[in-house]
Amino acid sequence: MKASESRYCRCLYFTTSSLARKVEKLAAGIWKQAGLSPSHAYLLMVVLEEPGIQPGSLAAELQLTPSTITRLLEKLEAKKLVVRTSEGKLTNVYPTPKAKELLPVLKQSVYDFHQQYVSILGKDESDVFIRNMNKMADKLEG
Amino acid sequence: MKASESRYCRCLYFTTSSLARKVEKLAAGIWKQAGLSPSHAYLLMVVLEEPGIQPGSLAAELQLTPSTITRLLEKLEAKKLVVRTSEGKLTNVYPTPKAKELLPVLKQSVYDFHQQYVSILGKDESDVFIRNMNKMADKLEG
DNA sequence: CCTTATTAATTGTACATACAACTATAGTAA
DNA sequence: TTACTATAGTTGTATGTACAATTAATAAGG
Repeated sequence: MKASESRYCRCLYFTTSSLARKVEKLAAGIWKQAGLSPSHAYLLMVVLEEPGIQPGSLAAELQLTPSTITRLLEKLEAKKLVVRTSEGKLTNVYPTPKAKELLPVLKQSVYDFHQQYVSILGKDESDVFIRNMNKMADKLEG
Repeated sequence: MKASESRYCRCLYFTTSSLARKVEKLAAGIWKQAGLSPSHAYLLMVVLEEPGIQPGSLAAELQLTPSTITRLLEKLEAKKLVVRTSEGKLTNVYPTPKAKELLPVLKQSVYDFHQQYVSILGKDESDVFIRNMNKMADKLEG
């Protein structure tokens, strides 16, 4: 059964969550080549772009809660991809050399993922669609 | 930080998943009055509309995997809201009287949730938006 | 009829995520 | 200085979800 054939296809909850699961799955397939789940990958990319960034900023940037960030960082630390150093009540997160080596693969994955969904959804359509989703997300936290 | 200000706000993965979390949160607040999480509530409503329905059909209808349906049903069964009877390799799921009593609250929650997001997103906008999400979801599983 | 394949559902296990409670540091007011 | 408050981060615990493996029952092929 297609999503649009469900009896709840007119409901915002059903629609957003089932779409998110489909997109997550697509993304997971792509990032498997980097050995990471999508959320770990995005987190790591932010750390690579901004070495020393604090968990609080990561939470804001990725729209996740601080506790989730802690949990993701634990995993990345176990994989020797980041290190945390703490001074006072602040914590800084740095990428390891191993993470830096991974950067090309990460960038490639971003590219591949983008290519893939553009080829499925269409360039302009996906662009407009994503813009709309952001608009909706913004309204929901007003 | 708003979702649209994140450095990944142009990425389909980031956008859909963060939007889904916001919608989930809104829905969870509403369905708390029924004492259920959104996914349990929708599952229960399908069972109420179609008593005796099989887990496989529930999975198709709700766009979830069979194992997830099993897990959700376990919880609902523990709360005495559904019962499972199995004949051969098929399982039938029925609502209990307690579930039937809950029906008005469930319907009210659907209504409240709809009112709430329409008031935030706008009637026509949310309508068009949801239709678009379904279109995208359909393309993603082609 | 027996064997093989298919299907329906459940289990073991793992993961991403969040909330509430907690620690520890920093800032502020008396 | 001391006491209160606010902030940053981490833990304990729970939830929803899925994959892979497993059971159990039906269907198909020889």
